[in-house]
Amino acid sequence: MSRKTFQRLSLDDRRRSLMEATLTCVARHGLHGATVRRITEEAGVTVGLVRHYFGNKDDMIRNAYAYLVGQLTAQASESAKHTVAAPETQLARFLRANMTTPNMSEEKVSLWATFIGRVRHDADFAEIHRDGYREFLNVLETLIEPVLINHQRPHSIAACKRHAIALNGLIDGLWMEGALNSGLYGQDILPDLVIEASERLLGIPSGVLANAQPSQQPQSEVS
Amino acid sequence: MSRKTFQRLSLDDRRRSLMEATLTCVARHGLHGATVRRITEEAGVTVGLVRHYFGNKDDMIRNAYAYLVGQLTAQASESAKHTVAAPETQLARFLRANMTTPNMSEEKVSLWATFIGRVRHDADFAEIHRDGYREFLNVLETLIEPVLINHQRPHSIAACKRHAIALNGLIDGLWMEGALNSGLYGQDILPDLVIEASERLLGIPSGVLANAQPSQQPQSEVS
DNA sequence: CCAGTTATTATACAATTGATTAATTACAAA
DNA sequence: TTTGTAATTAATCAATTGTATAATAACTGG
Repeated sequence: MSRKTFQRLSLDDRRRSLMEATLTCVARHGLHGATVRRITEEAGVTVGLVRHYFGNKDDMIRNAYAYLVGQLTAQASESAKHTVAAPETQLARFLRANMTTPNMSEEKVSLWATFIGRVRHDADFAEIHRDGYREFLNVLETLIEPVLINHQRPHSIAACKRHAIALNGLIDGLWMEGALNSGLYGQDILPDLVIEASERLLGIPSGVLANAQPSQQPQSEVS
Repeated sequence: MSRKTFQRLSLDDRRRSLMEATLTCVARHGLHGATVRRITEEAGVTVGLVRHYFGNKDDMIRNAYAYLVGQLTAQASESAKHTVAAPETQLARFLRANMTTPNMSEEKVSLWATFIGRVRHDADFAEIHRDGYREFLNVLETLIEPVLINHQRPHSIAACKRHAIALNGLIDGLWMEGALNSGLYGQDILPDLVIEASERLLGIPSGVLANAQPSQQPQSEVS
């Protein structure tokens, strides 16, 4: 008899709510288990809204993926540019952020991997991935260059890009394996491990990143 | 009313055929698009065989994942232990193998990523992944230790493991991003990039891995 | 060549899927 | 308050899903 009471949300709010419910369901049940009914139930609405806001399920999932990548890259660049600090500090903080929660979470890695599997056959997924990857590389290059300069290392655009590619590979790989936590080692070793490995990859003296001032005062140690 | 003619295969052959068809379909259509009908059609049989050989679809997929991981680790250790050569040569060959076809293929990366998304919620998937990861780390440790010794670097078990974790992260990350080929750079730069990065990570002189004698005879500049 | 075993096919079935439509009702504007 | 708009619900639909069962035929051992 009585219909379900509901609330009319703005277009942006409802779309975001549905995209977040989509990500929750994909993380929890995989792509094949993220059905329209489960997603809308998670969002607290009925199935008709999918058509109303996204046209169909596939488009909703595509939008949810773009939303996820946007979150990941946003928090990446944010943790980098957040404060004014020495380049070494900024880079060190960025590296640590990617090896600790909330950035390194099992749920995000699972989501990321699940969607990566679709990049190959869906042009929209491929574009979303490429944009996110490019953004991540750009952030890394921006962080790396001043550190190289400070320590008299080659810092051409090509050199910076090459370093960014290597560092991104290192971060991606450890981010994934670390979050999955296979139990072969503790995740707590990863921040220091990444810092040390990055020092070696960049060819800068040991300790430059490890001992960088955490956040407060930029070290005026350039001479 | 002619029935389909068929061939009776041995248990192992039929199971392998079904697992390979499963991987093909998952790579092509994703987990949600890998239906029993598509898989069995790919394998050239009818749907009833899934129940007969695996009980149900989920078990077939689990077995296919284990089959994939077995392939990946097998070709990894094989490319390492293939010939008797200097430790530097063996490590260099292993690194290059992971940055070139057939190891670095878009299909394998897509498959790998798709399944990784399930590790979190399925204990069987988690175990399969952990075993493969452990095997990969072991191979790396075995390859790294003699190289460290040859160049008077610290080579305790702990140090080797630490280096293996970092190198594995680097390889995993570049293997993924490289295979997906976002177009931001050419995949052909990756073998040399990985070699150079590994030299730095291990703290061995530049060129030790890059100039290691390949198995056959290409580089004529060292005569 | 024949009989027995069982791998394999063919078909059926209930459940679930994504999509669509018409009926409601929340909310803003007047 | 009243009215108009459109966000949302509820119900229906055909198609597809995984599973189950009986009929068939390929192969093996005698």
